[in-house]
Amino acid sequence: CEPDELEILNEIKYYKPVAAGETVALSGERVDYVASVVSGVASLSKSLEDGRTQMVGLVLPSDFIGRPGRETIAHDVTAVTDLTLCCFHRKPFDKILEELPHVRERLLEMMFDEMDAARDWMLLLGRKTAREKIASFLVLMVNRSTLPKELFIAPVRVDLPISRDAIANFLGLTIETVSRQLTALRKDGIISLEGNREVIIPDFQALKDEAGLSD
Amino acid sequence: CEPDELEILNEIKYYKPVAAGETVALSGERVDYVASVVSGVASLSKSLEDGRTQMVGLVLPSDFIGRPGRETIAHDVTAVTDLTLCCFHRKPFDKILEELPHVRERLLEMMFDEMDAARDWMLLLGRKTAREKIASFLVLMVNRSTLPKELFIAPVRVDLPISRDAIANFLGLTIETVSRQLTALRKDGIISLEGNREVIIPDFQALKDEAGLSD
DNA sequence: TCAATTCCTTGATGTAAATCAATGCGCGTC
DNA sequence: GACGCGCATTGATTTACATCAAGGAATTGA
Repeated sequence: CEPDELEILNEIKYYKPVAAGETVALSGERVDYVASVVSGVASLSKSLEDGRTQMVGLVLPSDFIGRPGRETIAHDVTAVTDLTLCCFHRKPFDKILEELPHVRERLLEMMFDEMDAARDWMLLLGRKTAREKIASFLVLMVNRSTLPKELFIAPVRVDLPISRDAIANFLGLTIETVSRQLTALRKDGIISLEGNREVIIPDFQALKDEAGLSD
Repeated sequence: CEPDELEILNEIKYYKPVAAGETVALSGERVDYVASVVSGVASLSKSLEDGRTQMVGLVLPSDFIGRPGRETIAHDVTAVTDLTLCCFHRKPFDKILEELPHVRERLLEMMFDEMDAARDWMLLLGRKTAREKIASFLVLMVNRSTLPKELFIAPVRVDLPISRDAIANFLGLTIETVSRQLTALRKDGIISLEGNREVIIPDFQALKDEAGLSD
């Protein structure tokens, strides 16, 4: 956003820390603010009554949470890591949205990008194999955390921001399958693992090939 | 939209008929218009190189196609039935978007709704069983084509707008599984089938229960 | 009337991933 | 060090859905 717009937004913002694992908001709940993630990772997820749950959004720094003009949300929001939110009270924010068309334009742009990402994700959930899902996930993590030009300097390193369990929820798999596919990729030399959270990718193109492209 | 706004939009609109089965636009293609569906049904879909495809959007009358401010799209658009589009050339439309904040507001609202629907769909693709998927699909079709108050007058009738093949692509299943689950629901008395396209639902709540709720 | 085509259903078989069940490993606590 | 606890891996077994393969009903056209 523009400097003068930011200044107006600054006046109604406040920071809110959330500890890892804590719930930010539950589906159906009233939320009287919208927010942007400053640091950390949050997840959006939906559940069936019997406990099956599916992550429907992974919210990384600079991403937006909430829906202007509506008080309730249709999914749970959980802090995956320690989180800092930059919150804006709904009412003044909605007012600003009316007065600053450029902010709304920016928001619309972000929604379109999110929609495109959601569609890629649907293709993944509906049609990709477990191995392709894992590879796609790793490609996504690299793309979101690494500068494009760094990709040419092999090997690429990524720090996974979430646990195996969260990865499983993200990909529509079970934790066991995630683990098995990661070791399968390791045995095939596509990746190597350092501890539970660090992945080293000697040949990024090889990983992309495993992902079934399009991501 | 408001009458005066519609008048301005009217000036740049034109109608475009598309025959069933025809491609409206392909992924990556430049499209110099955005459109709204007047009649008929279109699908948005994405594919992997080996031919697996997943529908990522079902576009019914009044829905919007295209992305203002960007020339290319990231998915195929296909006419499922005969289709009439109400098209707006991109450039004048983008200009109107700048001048009429209310139109942009409306568009933002639509995008948020679409995003919510996409998230329900992810839960379906990632976690629901074949039976739940079929039931959820039928519930969706009923909700999109029937007035809420009509739901209390059993039995409810729905005309499926798409073939078994398209349903399979929609739900991340194969055509055989779709067929089998439909006959299973029929044998269990949840639905009855009349011809290939008509479904009769004696007890809508019973169908909803099969869908795993939340839809 | 009889192919020929398209769309759907049904059956037999195969398989990828889920489920069930140990086991391993790092880490903080007593 | 021994114990417990939370995560991750690995193995054995089951199962839901895909795949492979035939056949039926409706539509079109010669």
